[in-house]
Amino acid sequence: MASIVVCLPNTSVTSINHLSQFPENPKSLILQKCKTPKDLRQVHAHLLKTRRLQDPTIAEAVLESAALLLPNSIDYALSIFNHMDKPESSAYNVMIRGLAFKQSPHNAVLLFKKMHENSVQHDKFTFSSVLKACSRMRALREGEQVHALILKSGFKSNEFVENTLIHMYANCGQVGVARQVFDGMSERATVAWNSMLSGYTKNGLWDEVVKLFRKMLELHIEFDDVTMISVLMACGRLADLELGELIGEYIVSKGLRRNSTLTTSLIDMYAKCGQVDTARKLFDEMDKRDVVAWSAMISGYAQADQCKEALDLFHEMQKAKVDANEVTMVSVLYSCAVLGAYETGKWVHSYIKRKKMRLTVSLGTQLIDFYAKCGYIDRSVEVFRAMAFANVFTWTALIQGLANNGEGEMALDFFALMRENNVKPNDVTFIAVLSACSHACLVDQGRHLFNSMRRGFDIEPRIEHYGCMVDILGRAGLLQEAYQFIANMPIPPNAVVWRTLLASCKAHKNVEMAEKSFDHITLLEPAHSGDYILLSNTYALVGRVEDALRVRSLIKDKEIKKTPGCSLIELDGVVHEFFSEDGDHTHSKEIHDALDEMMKRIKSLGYLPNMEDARLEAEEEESKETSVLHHSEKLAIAYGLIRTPLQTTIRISKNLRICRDCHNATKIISRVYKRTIIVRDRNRFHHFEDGLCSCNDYW
DNA sequence: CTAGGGTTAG
Repeated sequence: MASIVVCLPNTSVTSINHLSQFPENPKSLILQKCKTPKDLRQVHAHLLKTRRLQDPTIAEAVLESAALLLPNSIDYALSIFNHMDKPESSAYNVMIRGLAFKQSPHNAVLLFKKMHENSVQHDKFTFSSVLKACSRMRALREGEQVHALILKSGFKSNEFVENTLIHMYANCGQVGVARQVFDGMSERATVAWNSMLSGYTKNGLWDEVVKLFRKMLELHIEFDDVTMISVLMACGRLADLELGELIGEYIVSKGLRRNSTLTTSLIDMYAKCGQVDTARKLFDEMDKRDVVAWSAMISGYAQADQCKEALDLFHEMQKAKVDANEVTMVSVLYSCAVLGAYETGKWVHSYIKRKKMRLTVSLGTQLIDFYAKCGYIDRSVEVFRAMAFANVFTWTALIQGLANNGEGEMALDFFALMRENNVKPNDVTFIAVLSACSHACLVDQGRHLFNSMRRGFDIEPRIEHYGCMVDILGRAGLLQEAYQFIANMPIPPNAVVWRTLLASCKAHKNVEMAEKSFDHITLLEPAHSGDYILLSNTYALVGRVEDALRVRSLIKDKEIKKTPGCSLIELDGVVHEFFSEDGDHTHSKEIHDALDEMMKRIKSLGYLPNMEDARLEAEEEESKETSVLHHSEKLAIAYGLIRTPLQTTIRISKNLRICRDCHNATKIISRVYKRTIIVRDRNRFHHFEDGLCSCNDYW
């Protein structure tokens, strides 16, 4: 005994000797003494030696300590339990609860079964614990069996058990049954309503959440912060700012802002309803911000299309020394993908590895999407292969990425593989697959897949799918068939569909149908400047210069607003954003220096034999346009001096002319990295190495 | 010893 005391100077194990002096509460003494698994083992050894473990009260205290209170001691608890002579139901309950709570809900169910076989009486504690285990495993079958047993054993319904039943059914996707349990309850306290509300949120039935909450108000049932969390979640998804604000005001008036979970929900609601600034204000006013609060705010920025702010806030988070988790990184990587911030995203990936974060399905999916959007599809495939699980989202991201990077055939191979793995494709998957067909010019495949949607997969084609199909036919030059296809659509075609056809008409120099498509667009909505340009260019391509100029001048006459061109340039991991209406003064000197640095870099790579030529061409271009060119456009024109094998100038400016897949790009992301220049238009990548674009597919 | 809660992907 002495040696033990020496080993553990802070644990006066000897005081267990005085257990008999506290007969009224030996249990709390044990629980109090066992602060670590090591303490527990000492106490256990001592109790064995003094034969006190035979006392059921004492044995259960040890059991509770091991199974519920101490970390990583569940196996130890099991060994104690297995040595018990005839464990009573309370011992079983402790074990089932411990197993259900720890990583082994499966064993909790098995132990429940054993308890049943040994005819040990179960009670309300047993039922709620085992149901929790079923819920965690999404084991509907087992849950139903427990439910049946509850009914069969004439168990008088208990509020706690009923609440766990609602929880279990909702978690297993059976909201309807959960609702039946809820409706059948004789007494419903706030918690019961909360269970039902959270059941709806888990299944994404946001409308039902609001409906049930309104019913609560109608019946004057008291609600609390947990209720409001569910309702705020729903308000966010439904963009119901009115109700959300009402709850927000209530929270402030009742002084409930101290509840950080509740405030986080409020922040998320405001951000999802487009009120990012309000969200940020609440965030800044929080007295303690945990990972979830930070993640909510970062994702709020990302969803509001303020990705730069999202990355800035992530930086703040690190300065605040709050550890990010997998969820945080999903939003951060999403922001990197939107901004085309490859260097930053690559750093994020190594950070994820360094911090040994779990490669969850959503994180893996986001990594795949990030690399694909940055034009590094090989890395996407690498990530995909490293993932333990892949769901529809994952497969779709990969297929989409392959398609957008010109790997149409491989995209279809992965689609086949997905089907072999019994992952059911959904509507978005089909958009990816169809766009793969159009990039790979696989007309028959495309037709076949489109037709299989309804028949084989019970997916009703949406307007986007029809648009893809028009693109497939149009790109292949089957303009007549594309036109007929539109005419036969069961849903009215929108401007996007006609615009797709118009772009194909330009590519195949079909003036007559271009005019027809243009007319259809104007019937549906005022044409965009891009539509006039497409039509004008079609005329120009067949030599009708006067018509081309006439259509071009219409843009000015009709005072049609041009969508502001936006360029994003990453230099050494920092993303700079430029809009075409920006004057040169809108950016700091720092950024101008960065651009000059970039110009120098391009020159040093040998892409610009004469810098003056680039400047001259930029000036010339500037005089042609009414608007003032901004720095990034000058830069883009500088890129334009790269010569292709066909000796045509690739001009990356307002009209992107790189390869056949670029119809009319408005967003350009450029990157200078080592010896490669990468340019991304909407969804296609062009890698220039030694002055040549890898796609080799020029106009 | 038992019930309900916030952030994430194509």
